[in-house]
Amino acid sequence: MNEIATDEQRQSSRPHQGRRAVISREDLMVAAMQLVGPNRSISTLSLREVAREAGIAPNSFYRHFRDVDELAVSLIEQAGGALRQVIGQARHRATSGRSVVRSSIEAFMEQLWGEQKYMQLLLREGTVGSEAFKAAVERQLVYFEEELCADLVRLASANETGIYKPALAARAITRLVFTMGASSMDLPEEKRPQAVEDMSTMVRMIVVGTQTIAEGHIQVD
Amino acid sequence: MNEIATDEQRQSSRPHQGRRAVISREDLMVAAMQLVGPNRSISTLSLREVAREAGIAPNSFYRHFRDVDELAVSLIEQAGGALRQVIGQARHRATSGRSVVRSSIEAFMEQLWGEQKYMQLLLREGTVGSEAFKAAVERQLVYFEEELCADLVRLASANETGIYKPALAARAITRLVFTMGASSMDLPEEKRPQAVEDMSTMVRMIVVGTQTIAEGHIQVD
DNA sequence: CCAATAATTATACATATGTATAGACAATAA
DNA sequence: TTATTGTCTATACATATGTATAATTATTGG
Repeated sequence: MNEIATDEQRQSSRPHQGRRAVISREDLMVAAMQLVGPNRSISTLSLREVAREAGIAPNSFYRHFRDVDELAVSLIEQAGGALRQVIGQARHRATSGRSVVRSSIEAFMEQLWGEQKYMQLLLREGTVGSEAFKAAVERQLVYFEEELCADLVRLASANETGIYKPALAARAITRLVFTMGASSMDLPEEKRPQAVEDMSTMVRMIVVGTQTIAEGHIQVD
Repeated sequence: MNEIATDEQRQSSRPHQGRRAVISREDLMVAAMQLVGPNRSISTLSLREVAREAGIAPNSFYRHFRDVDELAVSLIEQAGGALRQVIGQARHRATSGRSVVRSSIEAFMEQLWGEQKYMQLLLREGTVGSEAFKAAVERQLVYFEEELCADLVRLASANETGIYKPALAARAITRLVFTMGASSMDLPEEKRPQAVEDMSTMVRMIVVGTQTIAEGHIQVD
């Protein structure tokens, strides 16, 4: 009769032995995200704090993560995956020539302002915290670099322009966009279009630079 | 007779009323610096910890700083000033044409690896922490941008090349160099030359890009 | 029903933190 | 000397943390 069986979090549908989990890893991750903010970084969250926010006893935390750091790594992977997906879609939508880079940046900035807290993890906290955490962020950055590098190469051959050290160019663009994004995070609404514009110009400089160097019109000291 | 009068820290040589200060702001800043490391950021230092390191009672801290955050801001200004001075000297030494940028980067990287802990503040912690702290770091970055911008303009007119939006170019270079520097901080000794090389190439892309765009050889969408 | 088992809580402990209060100390001014 | 005045320490308190241990709860298999 109790067909209620609320489809709670049947995280794995296989029948359970023992008490059913009332909370999931995801719940803890959500709780942690609610605590981070412009002046609160993951690395400063305490286990008890997260548990409190999630509404569980401190010790229950251990059922899901070894410590807050492990939670942070999971969050990084989640945030990175989401961003890559969004940008991937943007790339798909606009395969027409050079607008790829542009629309990628726009997608990036949209995600940046739509999912502030998630993006903060990737953009602002990659340089502090544990070794594991920094490594996780670095991993995400490298993913972006690789995808962007492929884009640049494809773009160059499509437009029949040269390209000098595409991997380095991709790296420069990624890092630049990420830092600029980080510092643009707390811009007021009205200044955002300008920020997008500036970032596009900067990226264009790099793209034009790598092309021009490849053309050999300028000496490479 | 007691001509000992060890020239301790006569922080201000004016005669004192009351007990002489046994510790100075600088001592506390030094103590704090000894505590930071690749896995320890200023924002996680506790007042008691710093006091312990400096060898004073926790409460004595208040004689010098309102809280650890205020100390952090002082450290940022110190680190920024030192770096600007080093780079300024490098710029002075090599005013011959384009090597200015190059030797600035080299000076930057030297400082980066020589004063790791100080640089960590500027490079890695600018995006977390209090509003005051972030503002202090941003201020230092802007100083760099302005000086670099002047350099770029001077360079362009000396070489009779054009330059497109020098302020943006300077900003891109500064931010890029700072992030790349940050992530190169924990590179092993043998990989550093390659890092310098890569960073120079990236900067060159931006410089060439801004020049090329100015020349009008490439359409600006 | 009962036993087994897994998830969660309750309680507790040692330790850390920021800071309030009061007193000790050292220097100057009289 | 003595009074005054800054600097520093000692002690204390309320509160926070990570985690160990044991008990409680809900679920499944028999």
